Amino acid sequence: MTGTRWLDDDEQRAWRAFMRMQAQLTAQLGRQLQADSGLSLADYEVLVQLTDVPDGRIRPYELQRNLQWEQSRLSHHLTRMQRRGLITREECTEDGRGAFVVLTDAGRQAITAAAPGHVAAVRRLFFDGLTRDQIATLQRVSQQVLAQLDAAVETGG
Amino acid sequence: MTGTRWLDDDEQRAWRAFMRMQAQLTAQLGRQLQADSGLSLADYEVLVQLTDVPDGRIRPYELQRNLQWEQSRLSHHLTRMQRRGLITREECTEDGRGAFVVLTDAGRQAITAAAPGHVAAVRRLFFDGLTRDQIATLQRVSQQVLAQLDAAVETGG
DNA sequence: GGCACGTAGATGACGCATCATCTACACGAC
DNA sequence: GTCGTGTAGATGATGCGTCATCTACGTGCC
Repeated sequence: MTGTRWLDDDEQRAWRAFMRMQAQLTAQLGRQLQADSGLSLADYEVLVQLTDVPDGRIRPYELQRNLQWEQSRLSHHLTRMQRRGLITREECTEDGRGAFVVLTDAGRQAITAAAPGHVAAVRRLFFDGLTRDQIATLQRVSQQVLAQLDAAVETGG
Repeated sequence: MTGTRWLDDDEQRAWRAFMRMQAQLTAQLGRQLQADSGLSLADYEVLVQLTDVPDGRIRPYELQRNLQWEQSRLSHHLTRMQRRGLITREECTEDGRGAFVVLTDAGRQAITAAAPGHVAAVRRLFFDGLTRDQIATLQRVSQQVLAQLDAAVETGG
């Protein structure tokens, strides 16, 4: 490593703006959701997965794959959501190691109540000022970066 | 509120890709930084601010303005960084309420050692697959969203 | 059967982020 | 002076995220 190629001015500006935007956006979306419905963004994502699936039942490992969360994060989070009555756990008879996460009525009510305000906030804070082209570019950029992130994981870093 | 305007397919795809990318990117950058140099991304940002300023001294409220962190987050974080010897605090004689945050030698060494690997990771995971145009668009989009976030804060939400 | 290895999931410890609250000082009006 | 209001900063409680580790079951091989 004989010389680091630092970020040039454009890159620096883009990077700082991006990182700041990303941090503030999730912070504000999280605050809105918490204040209006008592859910965190993480709760919301879990509940979305559960409403996307028949019977509101899913195996934790599938949830993990869909959310791409660390396994222990998911486990801890489910414990907290269970304590608050948003989900329950049931044992899985086909696989003795496994379990099911089940959406409760309270969980379904919570996300039903939360969704309109959350989507409105996503529009107001994010989509409203952007053009179709910008949104398309953003989507391609995100996919590209995701591919790079996957590649880095696979090559061990 | 008689009907929510949900996200259409394009918006949904863009939003999910963006949120996932953002989460995975900061997770992987954080892991790299932590593993290679024992710093968190938050530590790194604080240290960057301190190296950007003469004498490595800055008032916490300036740091807060630059980083746009919650005040109490900053205060807690500085306490932890102080415990690890990366910074010290000094009292401010001009303003009896105030304080100074001062970069220690250990802090300077830590960021000097961490920076090349971090920048390399930012390139590898983020910039390398993107065109100049995409980077420019990303920067404009970020500024636009930041403006919307500021506007939302000012109108009380 | 017994063993090795892989996978599903839980847990404890610890650092991080947020909220509510508190102290202390500055500054201006009176 | 002192009283109100604003600003700088710290703190305790609590929920969140990560790492290391653990249990328990499945699967294939001998």
